[in-house]
Amino acid sequence: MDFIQELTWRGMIHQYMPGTEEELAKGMATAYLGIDPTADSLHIGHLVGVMMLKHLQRAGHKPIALVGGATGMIGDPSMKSQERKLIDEPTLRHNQECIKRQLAKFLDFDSDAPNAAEMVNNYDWMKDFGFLEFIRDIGKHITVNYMMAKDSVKKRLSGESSNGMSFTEFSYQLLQGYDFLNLYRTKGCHLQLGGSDQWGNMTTGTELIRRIAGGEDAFCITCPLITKADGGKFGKTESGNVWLDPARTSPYAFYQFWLNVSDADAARYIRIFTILSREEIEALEAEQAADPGARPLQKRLARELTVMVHSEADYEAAVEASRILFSNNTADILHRIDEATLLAVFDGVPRFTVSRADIENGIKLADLLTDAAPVFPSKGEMRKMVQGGGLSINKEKVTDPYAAAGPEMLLQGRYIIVQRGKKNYSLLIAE
RNA sequence: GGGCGAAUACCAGAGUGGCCAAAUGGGGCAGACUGUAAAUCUGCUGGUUUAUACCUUCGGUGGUUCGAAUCCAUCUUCGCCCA
Repeated sequence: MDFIQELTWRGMIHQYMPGTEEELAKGMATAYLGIDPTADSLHIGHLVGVMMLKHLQRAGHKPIALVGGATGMIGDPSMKSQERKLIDEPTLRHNQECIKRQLAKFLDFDSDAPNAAEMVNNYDWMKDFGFLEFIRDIGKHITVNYMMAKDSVKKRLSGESSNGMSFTEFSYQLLQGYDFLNLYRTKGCHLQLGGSDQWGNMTTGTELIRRIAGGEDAFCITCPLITKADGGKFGKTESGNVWLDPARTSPYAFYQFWLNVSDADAARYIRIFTILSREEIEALEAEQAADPGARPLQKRLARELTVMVHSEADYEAAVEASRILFSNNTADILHRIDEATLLAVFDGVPRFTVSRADIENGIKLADLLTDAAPVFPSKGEMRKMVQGGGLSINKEKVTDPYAAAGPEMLLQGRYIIVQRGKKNYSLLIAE
């Protein structure tokens, strides 16, 4: 199955330029995808693009991951974000290295295969490009009329938006377009991949290639924006982005994120985020239809991703932790499990150190959970949570926010499990 | 540089002298129901030891007033239009 067909049945294609299939049919093609190096880790919002690269490589083509060191400093107006902060070069290089390590879990960078993946950084070719030179050599070829016709720009100029657009942001598409031109010339890269919101910027690239290099053989493919059935933003949880870096999002939390995907989204996501075959996926869907409560789609999705991004062992641990945390008679179990298991289960959960003396002296819970260990930002908030029946300590519901703590609460003589709602845990450690 | 307009809680947005911690919607959190899902229903969503109470808040500063998110002055920022 070729690249386009593969992406199509997975629902990963939003649009592509006519002629793209012919170009890919010619043999090994080279394609690139841009990633902003704003942090030293990718988050799952990046994953669709990464999966596109992965399928590309599996289809025998050559993927290039372009780190947007230069463009990331500017901010894409189509993201309607504020203008970005400039990141310094050491940070940029650090982020690039970290991102590469994560990408290596999906792509083959190191083999001798002709289609081994490559990573480039547009900062390397933009940093010495002078302003005069740029507007003369590049800017000359694109009209403002053309640039203003882009949706991303139009939106910002129309009354819909309350913010104007700076020249810097306006120039963004030229920089991104130049990246494509540069890769076209230096790496024979004829294809750009990206999210559907990038279409406008991507076509500026093909336009530049056409006008400056006379190339008629540059193409773009975009994937749809990942949505949730309930209209919410994909990839966000209460605590923000879901990261690939285990230091930012624990493997347990990562696993839980995918396990909690709604039924309406699961079938779509498993096509996009895993490389399971069509037959396997359809079999899982049949199972899901027969017994929705068993959630085979979510379980498999969570397993595939946790193993790919983290490891088999992390996956096992996440499953075990979930079993302990979500079964019903855990109050007893908690008192019995040994320290190592306890720490493993609560790995990645926020931890607070509290004074053992306070607990032995019967500190009030309201003080313990706000001042001593800031599980709650204020006592009022904690009180409301207790009134709503949303707070448990060691899996037992708290009914009085001003009840006294005591040494009997300490599991293994030093741990207290605080639970806010069904899924949010904190671990207090008495010292 | 000139003219007009705007700035309110996470966001959008009402309020234009006291009844305002501030309508409404969205988002978020929690509870019930379930399957750690969705939908639905309920509660909460500035702070304070539990409050028909007090304190801090409506871009900044100063003023008028018994009393200001609301009136005045000034500054700042942003948008639109003209040059």
